[in-house]
Amino acid sequence: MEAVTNEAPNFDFETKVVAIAIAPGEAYCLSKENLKYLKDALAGEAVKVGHQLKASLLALRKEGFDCGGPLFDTQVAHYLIEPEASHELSILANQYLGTQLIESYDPVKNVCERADAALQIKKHLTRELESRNQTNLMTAVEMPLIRVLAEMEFEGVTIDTGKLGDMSDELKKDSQRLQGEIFEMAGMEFNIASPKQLGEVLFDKMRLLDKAKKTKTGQYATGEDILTKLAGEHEIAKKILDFREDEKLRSTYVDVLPRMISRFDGRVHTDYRQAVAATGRLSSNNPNLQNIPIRTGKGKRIREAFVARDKEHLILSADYSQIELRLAAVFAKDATMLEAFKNGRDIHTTTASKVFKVDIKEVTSDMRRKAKEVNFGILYGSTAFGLAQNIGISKTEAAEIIEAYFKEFSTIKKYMDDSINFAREHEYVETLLGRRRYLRDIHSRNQTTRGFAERNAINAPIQGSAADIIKLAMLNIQQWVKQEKLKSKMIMQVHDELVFDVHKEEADLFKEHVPWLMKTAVQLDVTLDAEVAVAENWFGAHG
DNA sequence: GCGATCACGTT
DNA sequence: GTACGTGATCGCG
Repeated sequence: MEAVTNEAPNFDFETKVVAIAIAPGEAYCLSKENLKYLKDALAGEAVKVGHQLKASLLALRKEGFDCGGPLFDTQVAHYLIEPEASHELSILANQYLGTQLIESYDPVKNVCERADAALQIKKHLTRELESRNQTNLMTAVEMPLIRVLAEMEFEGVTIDTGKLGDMSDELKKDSQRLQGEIFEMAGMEFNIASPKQLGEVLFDKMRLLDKAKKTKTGQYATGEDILTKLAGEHEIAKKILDFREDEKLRSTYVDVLPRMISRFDGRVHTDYRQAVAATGRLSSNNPNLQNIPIRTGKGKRIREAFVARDKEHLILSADYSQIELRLAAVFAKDATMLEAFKNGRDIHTTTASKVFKVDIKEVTSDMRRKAKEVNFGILYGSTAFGLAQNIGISKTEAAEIIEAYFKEFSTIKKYMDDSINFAREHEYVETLLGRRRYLRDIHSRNQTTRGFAERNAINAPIQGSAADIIKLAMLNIQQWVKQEKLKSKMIMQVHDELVFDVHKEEADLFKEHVPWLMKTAVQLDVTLDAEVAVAENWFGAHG
């Protein structure tokens, strides 16, 4: 199956034709007016094969057709087999069928060609999946997830454009004021948004640093870390940072989201990509709803513009707490961490107490802050240098902290070494559900390249298993919603968080049931935890 | 118009 | 230090 649509931005496409291949070398193309003759066949239990099936499901759904039966997506299948390779259909056809996809000027021929190719490639991919023991991951997780994602995208999310319009005016006003002040202090006008010009003004003209850092290409580096250090002594640096923040929020979010609203239903529809992230996470684009600001005061206000669809609904958000650290504790079988999670203790305070050798009661906020960075650093396979940079301490102190950490949490150290050794032996690592990430650079003689592979050997199983788990939770939640014929909709996923447009009558039910389904998605040696909150908007729905 | 570069938003 | 996506600039054409 393969659908052809026009090139309208994101959700506002219109379906042109749909091709159906029924046997090798035999494919038919239908205009959307004739799709009705296939209604029963589409709804039926026959397996539906295609490349990027989610797009086809959405095209059909917009025309009012539901697709039944199991799915087999050749792109997602190949993503499981070789996550970081290209999954283009033409390449798969070449690799598995030994044929070139015929590129015709006739779109009917193209779409039939693609439907036929997908159908024929299926058996090869099925065999590859089987040989990797990934059949269950494919059929029980990734394939049914396609429908879940299609439904989420179809629902979309409501944006309060009035709120964003007000913000845009304020941000523009603020950044223009800052621009004037920056020009005044620099004694000249220039384009602050140009790192090249900015670097020359700060470090050639104003000579704010004796030994200004350069980027790979020889330009002055003007990133946030550098300007933050400067900000203590030079007022201009702080103003540049504020200018950057205002312009970032305005140009990336506040002014863009309203333009992404569909003329069909007045909502914003992202496109979740299921075959991009090397670890098994989803990615989101057009617009990216997985990097909506939350940290800064101004950023938070953008989340306030993500609202429920109408007066009858509310936004509910549920997120896993510390899922990656819990997984690290499970994989390492670390008694201290498992016990801390079991007893609901603050994990960063626990780590601080161990690393700094003080009683839990004696842990200061600064010690906790450092311990928190250590915990995250561990998940990423961080070095002493990276940790030092992150906390703003000396490399020596960072090395001492890491040494103390590995002494207290020797099983974590062991797990990290085991992961790297597994990668050395197999040239891949894997997740809870058998998702692989190949790490062929693990044998590289280049220290930087090899180090990167080693960090991924530690991080990929943890981040990827978290992705596995939330995918299972999404499947269970959607099944429950359907079975109980509930009105509320799952509308967003942000890696460890699920967001719902809940009908007010169902808010209490979801508050209870969604976290439960998230916590029980898998059975582990640690209990998972999920926090939930309900509010008028997305920001408010963060406990 | 296109791609590289830099910067920065999230987890 | 993980993983992504997007916007502005700028040099190439």
